[in-house]
Amino acid sequence: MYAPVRRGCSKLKLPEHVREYLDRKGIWELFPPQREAVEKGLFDDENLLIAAPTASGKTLLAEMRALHELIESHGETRVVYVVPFRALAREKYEELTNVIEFCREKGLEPTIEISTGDVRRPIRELRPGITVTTAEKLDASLRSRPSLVEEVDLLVLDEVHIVGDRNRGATYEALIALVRTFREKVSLLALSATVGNAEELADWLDATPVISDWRPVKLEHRIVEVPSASEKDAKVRKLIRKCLREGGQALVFLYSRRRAMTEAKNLSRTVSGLLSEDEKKELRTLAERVSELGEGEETEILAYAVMRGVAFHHAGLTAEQRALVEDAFREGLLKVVVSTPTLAAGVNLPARYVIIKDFGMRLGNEIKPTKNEFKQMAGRAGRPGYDDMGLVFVLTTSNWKELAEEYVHSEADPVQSRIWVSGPQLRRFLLGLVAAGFCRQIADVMRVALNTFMSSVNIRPEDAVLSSLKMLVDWGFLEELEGELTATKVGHAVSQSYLTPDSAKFLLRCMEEVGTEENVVLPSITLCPDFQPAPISSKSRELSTLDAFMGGSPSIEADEVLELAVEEFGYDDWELERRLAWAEALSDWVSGSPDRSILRKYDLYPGDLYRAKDDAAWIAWGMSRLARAAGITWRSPLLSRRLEYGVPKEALELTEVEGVGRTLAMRLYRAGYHSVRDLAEATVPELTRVRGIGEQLARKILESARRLTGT
DNA sequence: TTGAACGTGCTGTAGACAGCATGTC
DNA sequence: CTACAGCACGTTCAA
Repeated sequence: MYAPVRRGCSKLKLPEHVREYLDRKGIWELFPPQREAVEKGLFDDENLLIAAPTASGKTLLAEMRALHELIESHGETRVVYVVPFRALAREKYEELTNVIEFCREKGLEPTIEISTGDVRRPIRELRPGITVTTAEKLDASLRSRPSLVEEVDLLVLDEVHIVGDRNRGATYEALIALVRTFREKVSLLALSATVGNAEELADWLDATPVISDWRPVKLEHRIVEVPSASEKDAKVRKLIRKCLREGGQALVFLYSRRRAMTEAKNLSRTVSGLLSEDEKKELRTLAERVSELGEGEETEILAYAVMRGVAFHHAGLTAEQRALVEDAFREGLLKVVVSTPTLAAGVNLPARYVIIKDFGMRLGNEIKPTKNEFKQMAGRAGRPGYDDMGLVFVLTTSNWKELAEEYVHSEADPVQSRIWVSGPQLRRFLLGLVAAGFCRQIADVMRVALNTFMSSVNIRPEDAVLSSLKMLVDWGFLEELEGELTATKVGHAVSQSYLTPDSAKFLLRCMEEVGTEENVVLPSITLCPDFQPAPISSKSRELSTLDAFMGGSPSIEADEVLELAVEEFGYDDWELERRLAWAEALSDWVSGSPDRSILRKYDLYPGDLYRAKDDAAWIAWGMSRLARAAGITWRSPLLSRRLEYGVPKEALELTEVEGVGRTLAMRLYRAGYHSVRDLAEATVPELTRVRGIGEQLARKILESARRLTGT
């Protein structure tokens, strides 16, 4: 074990209020990386980059820095805390609330806000205090309110290594470049996992690097070689038994949702025998709650496993189910969670044992896990304060053993800039710069480009900028006159919708050449690249969706959309089929089919359905806005809201009533209540005749309906 | 006749950010 | 466009 730093706080020069804050939290000593950060100027307005493992106390550094700046500025500083995931935003919001409360006790009046995509309004202003947000939300907000950038005093960049993420990195990097170009006075606190090129990152950010691989709990890796993959099961069972006898919990990582589920089911037999009666009792109530949160076979299996102290975790679960599993594991109630990489990054969830079962899988062109994913999974081992050691078991067959050794012993991979190769995201960024008024000349755009992280670039940024701008001009989103750039009316709409120009161009073509009726719009949405289709199957029907569409039975229009999509994006048959199946599923969704039947018909996980309809609602809204800007008549009124609520036009109004979701709205409509007024005029006994409405709910509905109608 | 044990060939393979309460022929 | 695990199905052989 590492020796704790004795009375670290008193030896270091800490500002008085910071010391008081730490005392209040019961923190008497700082971890080594934290000490180093203080020594390197955490409280001297320095830009800092801290690259250190999870749980090494990076959030506390952000808390201290924010607190210090807030106190020094008499509560006037505006801190923006950027995170890569919504769940993380909530977590950080909770933690940072302590800072704000502390300031308020000192008579200052800073506030704390959280703003992510699930919060409806854009960020309109940065009030003194802390705003927790995602990179995308801040980026999107800057489009409607560019002056926001001048309001940022301290920018905290949590998990900056996400800059190297293939899908999301470009936005993060672009945002950083944007803020630093137009707000020179901003101070930076960047927090990163351990990466191969922390100095280089720090250099980019003009920050002093604090690099450490110190962990509060020591890690030990064990590579377990098995003769064949089929023997992994027995090995996992053995490890789990050992872990539980030692009083620990285990995380098992693998690379398939279905196998996460079956593995959890299989392990539950092993685990249930090792539970106490009290635990079993608590788990039974937990399992009941699981069943309430979802439907279908998966939910049943989850409930079965949970009852025995095991759960699985992947993106097909609803957000509530996931949160439930995470909380129960954190409380120690669940002993084992079998997970896909959902759990590798993001929310804080350590375990004594981490078992990496799928080592050396192939997904696309990549070997999984990648080195950085591996480090993240492994890094979950060891609960600070509970375990004195975190154990990582890598199960591998002999052909992957060498690679496993390499992963364990080598450093993390370097973060590579993705911005110049991420076509659609780069175009969205550049369009935003011009449309929001940040840049008028090509030279201005280049100035921002120079502030990006150029490491490991093998194409010239200038070329990428020029060719992207040219595309935006060709597509009619920008106009260029002697180096002077302006956004067209449609260009502004694209920028504010936050769609990628690539998707917007396609959607405009669909609307112009085919139409804007619902049967055109839904496939247009699911065929555009901004819609990322989760796995879906259309096996249950006689004809495959593609044949159905190609055969022209549903509509000629959809067929035309399909051809446009192939022309624009070159989808293969398989991709087309998947996307068209989604169009059909969403069509069922907006006509009010029960969740259960949609999930069964398309063999979907609930989480995937809800994510898809949210994505579609976003795109539909953007599309209607594009239509308006382009002077196209929009013939699918309210589609976006219908996608959000999953109801037909007639029942939409009913969902405004508190306590009425899509299911009840449909039932009420069928029972003859067609408007909020109808509900307001009903009586409790009448309402309770509708299935699913008890006396209590009936009263709530009546009250809400009367409030809405003002009666 | 049943069913365990093994062999063969086909199929599937993770994740999750963004718009805003509006129009219009 | 890669290669692995899982699974369904088929075959063999023992009881």
